Amino acid sequence: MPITMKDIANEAGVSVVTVSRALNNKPDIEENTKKRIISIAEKAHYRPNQLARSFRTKKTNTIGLIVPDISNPFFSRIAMSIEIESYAAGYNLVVCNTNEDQEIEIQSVYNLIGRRIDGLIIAPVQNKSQHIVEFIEKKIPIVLIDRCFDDVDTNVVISDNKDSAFKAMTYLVKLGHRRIGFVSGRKNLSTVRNRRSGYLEAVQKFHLDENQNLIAGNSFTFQSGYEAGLKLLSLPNPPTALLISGNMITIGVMKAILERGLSIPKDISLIGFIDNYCAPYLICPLTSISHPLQEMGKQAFKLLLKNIESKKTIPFSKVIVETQFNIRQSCREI
Amino acid sequence: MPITMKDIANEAGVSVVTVSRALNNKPDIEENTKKRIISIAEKAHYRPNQLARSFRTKKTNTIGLIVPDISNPFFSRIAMSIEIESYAAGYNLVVCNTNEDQEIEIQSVYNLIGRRIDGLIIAPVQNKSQHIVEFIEKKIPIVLIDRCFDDVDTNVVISDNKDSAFKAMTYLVKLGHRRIGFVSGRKNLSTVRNRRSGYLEAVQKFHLDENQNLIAGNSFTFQSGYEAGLKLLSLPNPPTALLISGNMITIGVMKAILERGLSIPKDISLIGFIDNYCAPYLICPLTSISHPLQEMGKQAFKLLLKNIESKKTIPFSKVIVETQFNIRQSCREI
DNA sequence: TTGAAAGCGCTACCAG
DNA sequence: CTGGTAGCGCTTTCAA
Repeated sequence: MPITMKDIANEAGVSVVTVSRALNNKPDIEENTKKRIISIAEKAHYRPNQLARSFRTKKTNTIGLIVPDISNPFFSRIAMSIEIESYAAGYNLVVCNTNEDQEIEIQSVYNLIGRRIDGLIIAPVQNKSQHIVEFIEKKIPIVLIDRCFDDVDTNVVISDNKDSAFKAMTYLVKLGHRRIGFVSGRKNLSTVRNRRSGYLEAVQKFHLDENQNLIAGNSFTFQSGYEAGLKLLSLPNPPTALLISGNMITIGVMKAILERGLSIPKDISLIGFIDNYCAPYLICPLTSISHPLQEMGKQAFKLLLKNIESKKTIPFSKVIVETQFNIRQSCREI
Repeated sequence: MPITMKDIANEAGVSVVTVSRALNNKPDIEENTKKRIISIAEKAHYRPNQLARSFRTKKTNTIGLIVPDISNPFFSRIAMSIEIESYAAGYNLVVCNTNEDQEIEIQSVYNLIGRRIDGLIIAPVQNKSQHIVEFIEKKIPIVLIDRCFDDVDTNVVISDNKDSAFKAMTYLVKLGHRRIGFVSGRKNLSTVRNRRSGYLEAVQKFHLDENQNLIAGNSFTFQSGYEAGLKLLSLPNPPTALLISGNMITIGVMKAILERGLSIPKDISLIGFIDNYCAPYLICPLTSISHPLQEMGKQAFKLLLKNIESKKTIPFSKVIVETQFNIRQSCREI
């Protein structure tokens, strides 16, 4: 059995209340008593039962983070940033990984509500949103990060996906590309939908080759990128450039290209939505659209904290961060 | 205020005890009463207060994971694997990131003890170990992963770092290299020490060029790898090959090499302890020593669970997993 | 099959 | 400055 305040109180010959005061830096206690109690507690390796404390005070000093894939650098770097911010602010972070599984996400949300976390940052799997709505209805502070819902109004920190896809397309068009493929992540994600509409807008505006077959892929896995790559390369009239909508799938596409004995950018130009630290050191340094991941985490936490610490509910905020366009060697004139 | 069992009990016209029985699938309750209660609870979006429950039952069904750098694919992939295993076993995972900071690690450990987690998996920052010892003394199940202490006896899941470093060196020697540099991570880590001693053993055994200056670096950051790389390349008599002891530092070294206008493997051969999914797609596909990360996470969780679920304390286990040697294009004969 | 009572460890409140 | 008392929401025990 762990040591409790009662044990400390007995040893010090005082009441539990006095121990509580000593250990929590409360006023109304004599300096000597305090010191004595603290010293006893330290010697005994007393660790306050946070369960009891949080249960009593209705404050856990814990926030939750739910991400779809912690092994994806995109999310692990955001997690890192939030972790650092929350530690600095005296909050603990509970990270849950949903593996892009809607059911796991729902369970995780309920679990976190059960643990009475003070707030939640989530990159939702999407489509379902009723568990998110429950969060909002229960008035627990929440911030969506990276991905948002059309029909759920709440705090969000997202990036300008549509614009950045359009800009990337413009860049390719200026290099002379007319047949550009789009390697999509999971289609129902807000990010992917926005990137896709940036892509389509460019196709329209610049009167590019328009063909359903130029769009491939429907998941964020390495394997899915690889398969989409193979499919696009096998087209009777394959694209001369690709816009790739995600971290891992970009590498998957590269695998497909190399396997076909093609080279970048000689045979095909590439632009990836890739935030990986290794992008500049890839077989062909990749022209990429990258996110300010640290900034996103910071903003999300800041927003969450503001909501947690405010007495009354405050209006929802929408933060849009700017992506960065990094020109490297993976695109060439045609 | 969240809904409590009392609210449900009032609405159903039964006692709290009956509600508890209904919601926890306990016997001694009429089927109809049970159904009625469950339906009321669902409609009200009742979420049991886990704080109260765990506080009462002294079981949190939560395990902790402490890693030094969650943004490093090495650890994020281990985290992913543990998360999946623990979810399947009905446990929640709390991930803490220490940023390789000993103080944060100690605080995290105390925090997790305070939360009364059922067990802990930790890749310690090292050197200090008294907080780990406290864990063991309190008889809370613990498993060290990747890094272990010389002087703390407990459960560990580690890899054969010394052997794999020696094998990598043997490979380079067979290619004719005699002056091989070692890019070290933080020196006080058990992993780094073991790799280093594998390196040194090879230097001795094969009578290679022996020079303090052939060893550089003392941290796992990208920047540190970059600097160590520059230092080694600036030697009056620079090494013809490098053995690099970590994920991020390998990429850092590559940056240094490229910046100097050198090419791999023409000017210098490289072997990295790198587990990154992009290793085969780097500017020069890297010959690497990789870890079975998923397997390591799985083993660690399995071991932890065995300890948690056993009534009596069981003897400590030491699991050693085998690394894989992946031959790619980054080494050439000399 | 049901419920009343007790208590987990802690903190808030009030009385001394 | 100190301590007694009450109670957070839940489960366990025992009695009805």
